[in-house]
Amino acid sequence: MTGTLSSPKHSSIDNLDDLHSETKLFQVPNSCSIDQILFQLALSAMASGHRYGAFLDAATTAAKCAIYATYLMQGRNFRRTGLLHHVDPKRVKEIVQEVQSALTEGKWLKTLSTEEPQHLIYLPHLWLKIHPWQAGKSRFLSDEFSIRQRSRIEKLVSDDLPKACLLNSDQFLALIQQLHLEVQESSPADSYAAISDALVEHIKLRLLESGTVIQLSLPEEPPVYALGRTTYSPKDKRERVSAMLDDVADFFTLMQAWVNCEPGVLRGLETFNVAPEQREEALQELDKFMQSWADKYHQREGLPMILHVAAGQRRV
Amino acid sequence: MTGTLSSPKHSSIDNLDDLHSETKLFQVPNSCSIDQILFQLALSAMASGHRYGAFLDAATTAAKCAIYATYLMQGRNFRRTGLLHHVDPKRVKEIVQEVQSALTEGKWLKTLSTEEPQHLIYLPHLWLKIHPWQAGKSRFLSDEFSIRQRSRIEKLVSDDLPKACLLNSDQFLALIQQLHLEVQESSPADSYAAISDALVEHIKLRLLESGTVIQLSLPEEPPVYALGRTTYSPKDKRERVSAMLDDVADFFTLMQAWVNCEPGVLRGLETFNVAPEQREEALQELDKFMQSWADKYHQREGLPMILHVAAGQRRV
DNA sequence: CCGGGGGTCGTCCCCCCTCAC
DNA sequence: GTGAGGGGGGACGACCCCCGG
Repeated sequence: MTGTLSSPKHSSIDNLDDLHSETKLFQVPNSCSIDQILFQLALSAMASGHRYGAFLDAATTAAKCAIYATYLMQGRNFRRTGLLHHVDPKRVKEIVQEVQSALTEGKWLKTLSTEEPQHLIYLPHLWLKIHPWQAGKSRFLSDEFSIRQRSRIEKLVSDDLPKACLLNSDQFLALIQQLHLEVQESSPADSYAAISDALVEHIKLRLLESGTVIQLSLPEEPPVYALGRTTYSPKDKRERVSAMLDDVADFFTLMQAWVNCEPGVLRGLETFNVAPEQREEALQELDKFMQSWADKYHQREGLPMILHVAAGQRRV
Repeated sequence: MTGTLSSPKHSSIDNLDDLHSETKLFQVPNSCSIDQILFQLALSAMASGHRYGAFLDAATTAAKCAIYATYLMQGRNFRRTGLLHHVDPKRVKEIVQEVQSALTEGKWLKTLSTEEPQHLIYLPHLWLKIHPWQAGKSRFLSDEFSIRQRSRIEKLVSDDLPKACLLNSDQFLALIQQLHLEVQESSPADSYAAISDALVEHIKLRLLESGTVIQLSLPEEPPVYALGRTTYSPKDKRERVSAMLDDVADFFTLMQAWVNCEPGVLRGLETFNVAPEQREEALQELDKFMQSWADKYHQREGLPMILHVAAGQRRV
C-alpha cells in the first residue's frame, strides 16, 4: 500500500459527544442561564463551521438590534438610550443608522446566515458545476501525472464518490477563490473584501476536516483533491443540530409569549424520578399522548398551534 | 401640588410587550435560528439591565470557551485550532491560557453573572445597611433643607417605602461608588477599575428607570433620592423572565442530548390547528396529563428526569 | 507540520471635553 | 436635557513576515 486515503486523524470537531463531557467543565463556574445559552450557542455555531469572528459579529449585531429597539421605545432619544445601555450617544447614532439602513435599504447586517457555512455548503455544487466528471473519462484535468501514477491514484477513488474531477493544489485553490467570489456576489451587500491566505487555509481545513473534500496522497508527489461528498454536512448529525437550533429558537419565542402572559400559551415543567426499566415506557407513553392529543383537537380551520416537548435526564 | 413623584415618563424598557411587536421587525431579515436566539438573548439581557459591553464580553467569553474546547479535542494543537476557527495561533494561545487560568486558579472570565444587574440588585441591601431609617426619626441625613421644606418632602414619601433615609445628590453618588467598590471586591478577580462618570450615570438611570430609586423634586431645589423598593426587579415580570431563561438553557441542554442520541431523551414537536373555543380546554388537558404522567411514573429512588413543555401560537 | 517571534493595520469600546438649541 | 462636534487610549480581530525544531 503506497498511498492512503487521508481521513481526518484527529477526532472530528463535529463530534459533540466528546464536547458534551467538556461542556460540564464550563457549567461549573458561576454562570447564569444566559451565559450557558451563549456557550452552547457558540459551541454549536463554531463546531458547525462558523468562524470565531463571525459568531462575535452575530452577537454584536443582535446587541445592536436590541439597542435599536430600546431607541425606538425611548422616543428616538440617543442620549437616553446610550445611558440605559452604557453606550456613547455618538455610537448609538451610528448603530441606529446601521440598523435602519438594513431595514429600509437592502443592506445586510453581519449575521451568521450571511457567513461561511454557506460557503462550505455551496462548494460541492460549485465543484460539480465547474469540473463535472463523466463516467468512462479520466478524472484528471491536467497532465502532471504519468499514466501509471494516474491509475494508482484512481484506484484510491472509490466509485461512490460524486462525479467530479480531481484537482491539484492550484486548481483547488482557484476553486476556493471562485467560491468566495460567487458567495460575496450573491449577497449584494457592498464590500467584496479580498480573500486572504489565512482564510483560504481555514476554509480548506474545514472542507477536509468535514470530509467534504478528500486529499489523496501519493508519497513524494503533490497532493490531489477529490470531492468527497455532495453536501457539506457530515451525515445526519447536522440535520439534528439544525433541528435543535430551530426548536430552541421556537421554544424561546413561545417562552417570551409566556412571559408576556399572552393567552393561549402553556409552559410546563415537571421534575420527577423514574425507575430505569420504566423510562422508555414512560417516554413512549408521553410521545403517544402528545400525538393523539394534537390529533384530537386538530381542526382544519383553527388557530395555528405548536407544541414543543423535551424530556431527559435532569442535571442535579 | 408643588412637588411630584417623578415616575419614569418613558415606557419602561422592561416592558417586553412593546418589544415583542418590534421583535417581528427583526425576524423578517434573513436570519438563521442562531441569529434569532442571539437576538432574543440580547434583548432579554439588555432589557434586564445588563450593559451593552457586558453582553458582548459574555458572548466573547462563550466563544473563547468553545475555542478552548476544540483546542483540547485537537490534541492541544494551537495551529490547527486556529485554522479551524480562523484565529491567529498566537491569539489561540492567549485564549487557552485565559480559560485555563480561569479553571485552575479562581480567575473569572467576563460573564454576565459577574456583571451589573448584580450591582443593581445589591443596591437596596447596601442602602438599607448604610443608611437605615427608624420610624419616628427624621429621614434626612444632612441639614440642607429648612424644616418646612423637609416636611413638604416627607409628605411625598409614602409610608410603605423601605425604611431607608433620604439622600441628596452627593450622598446618592457616594452610595453608588460604594456599591461599585464592594461588588468589585466581592469578586476577587484582580482589577478594581476606577468607576467612570459615564458608568455612574448609567447605573443611576437604571435605578431610577426601574423604580428601585425614586427622585423627589421640589421646584427650584436640588433633588432628593429615596429608596423605592427593596428589590431591584420590577415586580414579578422579572421572575418570569428568569424562569424563561432557565427553561431555555435547560431545554437547550436536553436537545443537545437528543442530538447525541443519548438514551432516555425525548424530543417532541407537534403542529396543528385548534378551534379558538377549544384552545384553553386543550391546553389544560395537556397540562393535566403531564402532571399525572409525571406522578404516575415517579419513584423516590429513580433516575432524575425533567420535562419541558411549551405550547402556543405558531408563527406561520 | 508545529511553536514562537516580530510587525501592521482598522475597528470599536470607553472616557473626557465643549457648544448651541 | 439633547444633539453635534472635538479629542485620546487601549483592546482586539485579522493580516503578514520571519525563524528553528
